[in-house]
This record gives sequence, C-alpha cells and structure tokens, in this order.
Amino acid sequence: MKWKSRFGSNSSLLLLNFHHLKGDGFYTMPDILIIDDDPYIGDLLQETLENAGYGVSRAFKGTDALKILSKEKPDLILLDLMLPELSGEELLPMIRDIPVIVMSAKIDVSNKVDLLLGGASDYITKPFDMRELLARIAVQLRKNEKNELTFRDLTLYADTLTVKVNSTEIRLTRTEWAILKLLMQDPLKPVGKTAMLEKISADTPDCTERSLKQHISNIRKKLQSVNGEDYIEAVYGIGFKMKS
Amino acid sequence: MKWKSRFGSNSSLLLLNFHHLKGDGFYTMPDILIIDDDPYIGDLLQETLENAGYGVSRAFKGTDALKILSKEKPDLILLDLMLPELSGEELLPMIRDIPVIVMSAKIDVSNKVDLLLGGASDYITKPFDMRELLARIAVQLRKNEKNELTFRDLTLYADTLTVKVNSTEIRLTRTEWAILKLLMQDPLKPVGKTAMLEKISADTPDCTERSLKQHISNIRKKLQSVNGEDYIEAVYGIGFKMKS
DNA sequence: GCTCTTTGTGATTTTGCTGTGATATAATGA
DNA sequence: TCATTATATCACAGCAAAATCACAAAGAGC
Repeated sequence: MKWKSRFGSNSSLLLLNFHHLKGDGFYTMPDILIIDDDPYIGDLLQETLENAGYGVSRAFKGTDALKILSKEKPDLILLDLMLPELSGEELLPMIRDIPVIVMSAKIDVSNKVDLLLGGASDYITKPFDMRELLARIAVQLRKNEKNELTFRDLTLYADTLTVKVNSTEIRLTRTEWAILKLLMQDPLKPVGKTAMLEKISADTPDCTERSLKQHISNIRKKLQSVNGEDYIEAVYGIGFKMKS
Repeated sequence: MKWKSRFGSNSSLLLLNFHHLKGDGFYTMPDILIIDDDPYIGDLLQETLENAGYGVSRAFKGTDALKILSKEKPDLILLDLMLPELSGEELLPMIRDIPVIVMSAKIDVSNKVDLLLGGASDYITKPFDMRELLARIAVQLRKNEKNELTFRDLTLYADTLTVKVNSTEIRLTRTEWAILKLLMQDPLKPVGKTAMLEKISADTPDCTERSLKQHISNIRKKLQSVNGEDYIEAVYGIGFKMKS
C-alpha cells in the first residue's frame, strides 16, 4: 500500500490527509505547490487549500521551486508570475507534466495566449474569489486524473483513445494517439522522428521512420476532416511540432 | 482515480526539464566566474551566489581570468570593468560562447550600447540589489540553456530553427540558421567567408563561397520581409557582420 | 470461414532546400 | 575619371525531404 507524507509538515498532521478511503488502500488528496513570494497571499491560499483537503507546500522564490520540484512531484502548481530571482515566465517552461495555474495581477490578452502556449493549464487574475480558484483547481486535477491533454481547441483523451476537435470527437488508433500525445505534450518544440520512434517503440516495435510519416498523414487527415485545419507542422530536417 | 506513490519518491526527476543536465545525467548547478578586483564586493557576490546554489570561481585580474578560462568553462561570467593589467573592455571581446554580465560603477548610454554590441549579454550598474543581479543571471542562464541568441531585436532559436524579429517568427533553413548564428555570436566582428564555410561545413559539405552569398541574400530577404530593415552588413574584402 | 481495422510499404507527387550561371550594382584604387 | 573587383539579386535546375495514394499483410471480432 502506498503511503505518502505531506511535505513540509510533521507526521502528526498526516492523518488529516487520509480521510478518503477507497478500495483496499488509502486514497490521498492531491498535493498543491504554491509558488508566491507574497507571504500574506501565500498563507491565505495555504489555509484555503488545506481546508479544502489538499496537501500544500510552499515556495517563495523560483529557485526554491526548482529545488522542491527536483525532489517531489505535486499534482498541481499555483504560480505567481512576479517572483524574485527566477520569474514565473521563466519557470513555466521548465515544468512538465504537472498542471500549472498562473496567478497574476495583470494579464493582457497576448500574455494569456503566450502563457497557455508556454505550458500553463489555466490562469486567474488577482485578486480573485477563492471559490473560483477552487473550481479551477478541481477542473485541472480532474483533467489530470483522466489523463486529458489540451492544446488550443484539441483535447486528447487517454481512456477512449480519442481527440476532441471543437467538441467533435474523433477516434484514433493506438499509435496515432501516442504520436499526437508526444506532439501535444510540448506544443512549441519540434520532436525528432527518431525520438518519436523510440518513445512509441514500446507499443509498436517495428514502426519505422517511413511508417511514422504515414501515421502523421493519417492524423492530419482525421483532424482536417472536422474543420479543414492542419494542426501539425513539419520542421524540415528535424521532425514535427504542433502549429501555434 | 489515480493512485499515487509516496510523495518523497524521486521519480519526478524525470518530469522536469533539466537544462543543466551535464555529462551522464547528473544534475549540476551552473558555475559562475566572478571577475572583480575588489575583494569585498567579490566575497559578497560569492556568498550570495553560493547561497543561491551556484558554483563560484574567482579572478581578481584580467590575466587571471584568461588563465582560468583556458582551463575551465563557466556557464556565466560576472565582469567588473575596472580591472588591473587587463581591463574589462579588453577582456570582453576575448570571451566566446559564454554569457557575460558586466558590472560597473558608471555606465553612460553610449557605453552601454558599446558593451552590448561588443559581446556583453547584460549590464548592471553598481551599486545594485542582489535580487536584481540574481534575476538577470537567471535570465541569461535560461537563454543559454535554451540555445537562444539575441542581438538588437533579433532572437535566434536553436530548436525550431527560427528567428524572432520584433515578435514575429521567421523560419530559417538549416544553413541560413548556421550562418546567422555565426554572425550573431559576435556582432561587432566581421566574419570571413572562408571562416564561415569551415564552420558550417559539417552540415553543408559542398557549400561554396558562391552559394554562401546566396544564403546571405536569402536571410536578408527573409528578415526584410518583416520591417524592411537590413540587419547584415558586408565588409568589403573581408566578409560580413551584423549592422550595429 | 468472413469482415473490418490497424499498420507497414512501394510508388508517385509535391514541396522545400541548395548550388550555379547570368547580370546588375557598388566599392576600390590608379 | 575609368577599370577592376567584390557584392547583390534573379531565375532556374537538381536534389532531398515530406505528403499522399493505393495496397497488402497481420490481427481482432463475429
């Protein structure tokens, strides 16, 4: 049975985290990392989140956050943009596979787009209502648990092997899904063909560079069948990336 | 529902993008070389940087710095301009491929421009707030890790083979990118045509002096398509350099 | 058995990259 | 000044990479 500890707290508080019993094991509430240099707001957030049952850890500087993340993996990150030493914008692209909700005082439209493209899952402008924050946290955690991956108007579902394009669902084959997942995990960076082959070789051992292209073409065709848009871009001599 | 493992497990190391990954996978914090003849300021800097987790080495004279640089390659250099024997201004053009942040008591505007054109990545005027310095260090290290190269309003990206001109992104071919990188690495110095050919010969073995000119022309055209400006200057009989 | 889906491969078309000849423009030096 | 040489651009051709079509082999489900 897996057993977890809250980071930054002593063991006497542990039991508070374990009120959700499921199956024959302990179900643990998600952990949230707050990255904010303002101690007042941070305390407020921590109290709210702990009252809601989440495990909470704190970082006040970007470098602290990196240190924590090198040791522990929270289920969600609340990231303030204004940070000393290493700003939130710089920190954001370093975080992978963890949903990040960006909190900032002023986010204009282009900034929002940049953030979402840069890897943020959601954003919320300060000051905000705590209930709204809790709702957004729940949404992100739910997506994470269901292994959903979103980029622009595409949402990839793990359990059904499908993508939603503008609320129309498309069925993918196992390899198509694996490839699209690789591309959507890092929408900005192109993924090399050999790198792709390695990563999906577990499922498809004899997939060659030749057949990979065919799969890409098939994915394109399926996505284009909805609104005619091409979501995949070739980087000559390198590989593929999502169109941004 | 997701079952998660113990929080303290180190599996999360995989999930972060450690751009500082060196050698065979050990994560090391960046090394910074401090070049300053003032022992008091130097000590203060060293303490601050080591507290922030960086590795630090010191040089008190320009000649010392050269000796150190011939043996080891730091990830960033903090350079004081007022140095005995070999001044910072003289030292600066000798440093290649390492971001340099210049620290100086008085930098007027023209001086700032000269420094940046001459190869400094950033400058900071003494006295300065340590947090500001740490922030600027983080910015430079991050750019270095991501293989970004900036000159005026151009930013060159390695992974996508693109340049950003005033926030509009332009795609380059492999050779165009290699050439522009050579030019932007030290924008003041003209690069000879034969020297260019040698350095990009790995990618393009049969690129001749004749075709090199064509590539230059193509780069110019692509850059001009944004704002009509010509960023490349020909030095008669020598080669090319960036327009400053 | 049959059908449908998935997946890899050959063949072909399309696209983009790169080098070269021809020609025009600009710089240098006597 | 003119002659010479270097530089700039156009247009095009050869080639390599990418995209698509059509089809066959291998499984899955009935």
